[in-house]
Amino acid sequence: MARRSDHSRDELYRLAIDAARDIVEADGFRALTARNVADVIGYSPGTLYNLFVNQDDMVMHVNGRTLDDLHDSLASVMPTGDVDADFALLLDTYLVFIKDNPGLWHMLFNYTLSEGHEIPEWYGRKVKGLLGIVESVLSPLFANNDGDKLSAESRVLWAGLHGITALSDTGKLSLVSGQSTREMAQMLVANYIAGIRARQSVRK
Amino acid sequence: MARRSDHSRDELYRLAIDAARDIVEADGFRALTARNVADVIGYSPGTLYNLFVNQDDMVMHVNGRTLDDLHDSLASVMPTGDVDADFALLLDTYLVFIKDNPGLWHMLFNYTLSEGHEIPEWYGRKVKGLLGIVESVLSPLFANNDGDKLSAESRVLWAGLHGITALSDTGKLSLVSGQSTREMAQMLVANYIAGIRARQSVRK
DNA sequence: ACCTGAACACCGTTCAAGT
DNA sequence: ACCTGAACACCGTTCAAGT
Repeated sequence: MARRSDHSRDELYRLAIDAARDIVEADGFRALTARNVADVIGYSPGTLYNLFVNQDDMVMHVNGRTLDDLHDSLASVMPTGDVDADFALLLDTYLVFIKDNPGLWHMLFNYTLSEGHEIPEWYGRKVKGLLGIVESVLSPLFANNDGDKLSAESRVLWAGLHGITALSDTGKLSLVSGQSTREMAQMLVANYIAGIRARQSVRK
Repeated sequence: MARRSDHSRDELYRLAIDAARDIVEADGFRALTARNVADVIGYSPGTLYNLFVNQDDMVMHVNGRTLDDLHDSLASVMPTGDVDADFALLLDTYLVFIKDNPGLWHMLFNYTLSEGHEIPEWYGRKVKGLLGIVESVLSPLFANNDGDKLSAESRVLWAGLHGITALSDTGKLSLVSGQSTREMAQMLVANYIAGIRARQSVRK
């Protein structure tokens, strides 16, 4: 028993998160249990409760890491000012990320916090960072003083795309459609951006 | 013990589904266990396995009932041919349904089937029925011979709206936005429909 | 201080035994 | 035939006891 100086607290945290990610990708998030993680890292289940306050907290930290990875991935898209081309590239980068991390992406949006628990605020900051990337790509569509409009439209388009990827992920889209996720996402983007432009020129 | 003729198999099924629905609305779908349902209906846990093949199956049947209720609710919207007004009413009817059945709606989209299990095909039929309602509202936007386009655009808009309601439901939208779910959904619909119209007139 | 491992109160699911 | 309830193999979480 006792203080094993094998690993510092930070090392242990990283070991646990890495083990958790492997488990989720290999067997789905239902297999993400304290006992499974403990087995992989060679500690007892109780030790996980030294690192995380509970299972919700552990999942949120794994999800936080997924958001960070997604941010890194999307940040590689450099806007050229051609909104249609830039957004198409952003979308494909996102779809590649989902394809490469299906288990983690699924947990990111399908793990339900226990009754009465809220999403932590640091999580919101990470989501805001992602939205910033979307905004930077869409910004040529809006006047410089129209920042509110830009963020509102970015959020709506982003959330809309989420609907397509989420339904596709859970198999609820293939039930009713032969179209690919990518085609549907591209349709949403095309119509939405065309709609923004059309409604702006009417207003002028 | 033995054959209790208190209830027929059909009565038992209905009792179980009703009990399950109450539990989900009261305490969330994590509280939906065989033991909890058995307690409410006054039978033993084993009896649930006479009615449903397993937990996934029980949840799918509760979700099927939710889809039926949603269909009934949306079917009350009678299209007038004014696409914008009709869709606005359809959307508000949907949002009212979600507000009235938050727990069931959450389970409908957030319960994850065990690894390796697919959504049953009768479930797909119910989803198709719902999409039929969306199509009937959007149909004035398309030529009569453009049924493929109509269903594709209906699916995409429907899925897009799902993204907004789903993120809002899980608290991931309020993190980054002061806008209401309804406002965001209305923005998506307005831009998307404007986009369809704009792209059609260009093509002419 | 940190870690263990047994313990508690739960799960899903099965199935021999009862009527 | 249908239902029970004990049993098995799991959970999340806590905490006295060890070093």
